[in-house]
Amino acid sequence: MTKKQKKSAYLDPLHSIGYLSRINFRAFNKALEQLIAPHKVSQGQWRFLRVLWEENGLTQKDLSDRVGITEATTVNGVLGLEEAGLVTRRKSKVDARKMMVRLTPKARSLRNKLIPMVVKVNEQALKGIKKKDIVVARRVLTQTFNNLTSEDD
Amino acid sequence: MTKKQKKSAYLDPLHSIGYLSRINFRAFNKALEQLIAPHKVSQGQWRFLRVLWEENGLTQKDLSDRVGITEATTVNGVLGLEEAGLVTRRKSKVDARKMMVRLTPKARSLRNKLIPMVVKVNEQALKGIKKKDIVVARRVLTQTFNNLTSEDD
DNA sequence: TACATTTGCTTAGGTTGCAAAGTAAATTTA
DNA sequence: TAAATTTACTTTGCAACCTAAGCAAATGTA
Repeated sequence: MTKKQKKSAYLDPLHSIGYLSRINFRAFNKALEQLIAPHKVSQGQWRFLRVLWEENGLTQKDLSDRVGITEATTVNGVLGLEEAGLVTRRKSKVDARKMMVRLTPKARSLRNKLIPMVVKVNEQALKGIKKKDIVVARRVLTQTFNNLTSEDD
Repeated sequence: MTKKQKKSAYLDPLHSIGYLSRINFRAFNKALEQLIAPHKVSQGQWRFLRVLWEENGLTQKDLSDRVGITEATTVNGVLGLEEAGLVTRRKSKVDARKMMVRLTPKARSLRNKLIPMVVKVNEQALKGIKKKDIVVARRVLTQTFNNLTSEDD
């Protein structure tokens, strides 16, 4: 293990927020996927459901914004949910460009089963970490995201 | 916007470390991609180069471990690097199962051009954040990763 | 030496993501 | 009202992941 450039260690790519975000993202995904797999819901689908549980009847644009992905990706995901019988897609009568995505009863009934699992993943991830530090970490991650996205230089 | 369950806000999926990791991972990727694109290097390739610059001549297994991906993914990535003339792949003479990956002079010469760009992305991301908080965030992310991966329940 | 296991690489197939370009409906502008 | 623009969705093609299953070389065991 070579260990040069000790000075700016907090910029070290191998321990950067970027690297840590990537491996954490995968770890969270995997943990969640394993928990919810018995319900035939993928982690990708879960992300849409989570948002729709908060507010049912969104356009694909709104869904995209809230999940944090592009509309192109949303199309695929929502089509999958439709196939699985978890959402319906219908053109808005008010604005024919809009595609309204609504939960089916089946999806609504999944809520109380799936939410606790997400909570569980979070609890496992955060075990032994001080709440104060978690708050700091969340603030830092929010800030880095904003720094990289809003102020496009 | 509904706002129930205020109590366990630090478990709120929409502001969880998992969610923040995901959007940060993409933001870092995108920022880096844009900077290094002129050099015909993708962010995926950059991850291998970064490790090889630290230690040249690794097996695909070692590369996978250090980059944090599976060997299956590494095969693809390294084949791409070979096509781009950035690495060579040769069977180890000591152990014929091993595929040694080595940088070409071309890749070695890229180092001094690319590293500063990564540093730049990090600097942009961390702008205005206290070093102390960054240290906390890195520790939290390392811990959540360990919590989710090592202690498989 | 023969058989079983481990290790490292590869292939095949699927998921989640993106950008770019295209379509159709709504809105703005002239 | 006609033309230009914007908005929302879609399609296409690609990148970067993964898991599962398989192969071949090395190693361990009897």
